[in-house]
Amino acid sequence: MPVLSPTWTDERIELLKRHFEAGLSCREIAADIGVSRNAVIGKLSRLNLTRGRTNDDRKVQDRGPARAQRAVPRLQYEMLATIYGDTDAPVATGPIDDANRCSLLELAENRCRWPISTPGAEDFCFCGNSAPDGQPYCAGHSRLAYRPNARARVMRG
DNA sequence: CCCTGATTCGC
DNA sequence: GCGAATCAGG
Repeated sequence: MPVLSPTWTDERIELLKRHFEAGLSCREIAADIGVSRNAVIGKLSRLNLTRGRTNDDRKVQDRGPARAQRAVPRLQYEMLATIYGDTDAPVATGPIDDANRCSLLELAENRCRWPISTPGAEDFCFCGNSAPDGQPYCAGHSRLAYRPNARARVMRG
């Protein structure tokens, strides 16, 4: 990939579909391919590959001031517990080696168990990278599997 | 307060 | 067509 920035080529779309059918989340797919989550979702929507809601039942899309403020439920408790329970994330962003892919039988405690391809497929395998003790994934995939950094949210008033 | 999915809208 | 922004639900 020299100088050009191939947005969505066949290979990317293939990977997109593959991971999508594999059951991976949009964020996982986005992280794997190297694009933003919205890019993945946008492409999927464009390809009419959306999983659930494909019906345009949406009624309120008026981005005007007529936005009814919803009463925030007590779900806040769960959210607060999540952030309070979290202390530190020693997730070191490491390079993901695709050359160490191994099958399920070759998996070990110190091997990354990141699923590759669709489960059941012939080319289905795992990352197989060196994973820290106690961690199912390697440093690179751990970043994808677990909570990533505090994403900077852009809020425009 | 965070995350994911899907649609809308500007480029 | 692509992607950020936005909306809606969990």
